[in-house]
Amino acid sequence: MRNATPSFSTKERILGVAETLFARHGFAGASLRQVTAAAKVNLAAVNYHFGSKESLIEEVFRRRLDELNRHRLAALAAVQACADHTLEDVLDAFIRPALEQSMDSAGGAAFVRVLARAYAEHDERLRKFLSDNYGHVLRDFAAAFARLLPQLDKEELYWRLDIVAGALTYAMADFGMIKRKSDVSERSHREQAAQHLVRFAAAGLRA
Amino acid sequence: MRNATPSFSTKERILGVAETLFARHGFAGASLRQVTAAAKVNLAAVNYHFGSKESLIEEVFRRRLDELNRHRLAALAAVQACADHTLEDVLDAFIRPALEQSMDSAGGAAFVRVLARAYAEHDERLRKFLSDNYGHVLRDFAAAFARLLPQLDKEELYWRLDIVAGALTYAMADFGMIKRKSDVSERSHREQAAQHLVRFAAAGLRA
DNA sequence: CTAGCATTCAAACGATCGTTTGACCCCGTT
DNA sequence: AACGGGGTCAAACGATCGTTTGAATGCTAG
Repeated sequence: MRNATPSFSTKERILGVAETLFARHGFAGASLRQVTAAAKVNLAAVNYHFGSKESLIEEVFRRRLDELNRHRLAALAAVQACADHTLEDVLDAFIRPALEQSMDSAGGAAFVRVLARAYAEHDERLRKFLSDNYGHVLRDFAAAFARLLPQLDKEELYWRLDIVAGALTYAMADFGMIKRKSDVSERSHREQAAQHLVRFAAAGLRA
Repeated sequence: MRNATPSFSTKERILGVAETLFARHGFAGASLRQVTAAAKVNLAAVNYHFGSKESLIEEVFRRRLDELNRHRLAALAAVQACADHTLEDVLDAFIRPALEQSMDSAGGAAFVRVLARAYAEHDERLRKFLSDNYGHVLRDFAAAFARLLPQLDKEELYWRLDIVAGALTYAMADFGMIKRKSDVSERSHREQAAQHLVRFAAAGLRA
């Protein structure tokens, strides 16, 4: 059965390393040989535990997205429990879980980059997988935004949410030109990014 | 010398097809064999005309970035010639050239996606290349924004411009969930995207 | 102790990768 | 007519890709 000391089992080590290398070199650019070498496991272990590279990619997403979705929906519910919640509250419920997950575990920061790559890959297979496991969360948030922005018609709202999602994805993945100064921790760098993002997006949505 | 009827020379056909396939499958995901097959040229033609795959990638960027940079700087100069130009004018000078280039030629739409991929690829070599050929344009625009937003300190401004760049990149590359309806042309779809983007970004920058 | 199962391992599979080679073709110049 | 060079071509190079195989290993239940 399970290893007696599964502090980091073969499967988990593969997932962690794959997450990092997919973030750095892309799905096509990172080979299974690179992954298994870095994880110090046998090459065949990937196909044994996951079946194929494609399935490994999906597992990398599933592992974190399930948790992220739960946190986002919980944060949204907490915000909506308060009758006079603001636009900033809902934005924060969407952004903060991604922010925190990007900092908790070792590979968290890598995952937001993997997520951003998934958008760049126009691969239909991957997009359908993400839509299936992610779509209902976006719909719930869209409904919450719609209630707070009744002056916007549906199409206008969708356009703006699309822009917000893009800015968020981009900012969280550190794609931009802003280099983190060496004297601020990665934690406070991301904290600042989230705050700026919430303010910016709130103003844009209300425009 | 040159072909007598170089309507589309071998070199140009490779560049065009490479742009499309790099946008669709990424730099690592699109092989030279796919490119040369689609362009109906011999496999060896890439290494003959460009030297390597890496150099082909750079040429794909250079061909369009030179033009895009010229148009953006010209638009910025035209805007700044008017003494009472607005934030929206500067944003438009940045966004519209990208919008128009994405519609003029056959491969224009593909290029903005290639550009977005370049951000996802954290490849240091590619980022340096882009920074060398692109950095001064961003600096000029940043200065123009700074004059229009004197209440923002330098750091705050950079954060917001970073967010704007992300939203723009993402929106122009059609990464988002908004599907273009079949009854609106790609042209008017992008036109709408640009308008929404300018309004949203202006509000966010002024917040 | 041993039978049985889950896991790991080295090795090899065929396919495909980027690149190189050398013959060949075309065409303007001597 | 002979030449020369830019361009194209099929073929092959070694490397690396994802995947498969079959034997070795370690652990657990009987």
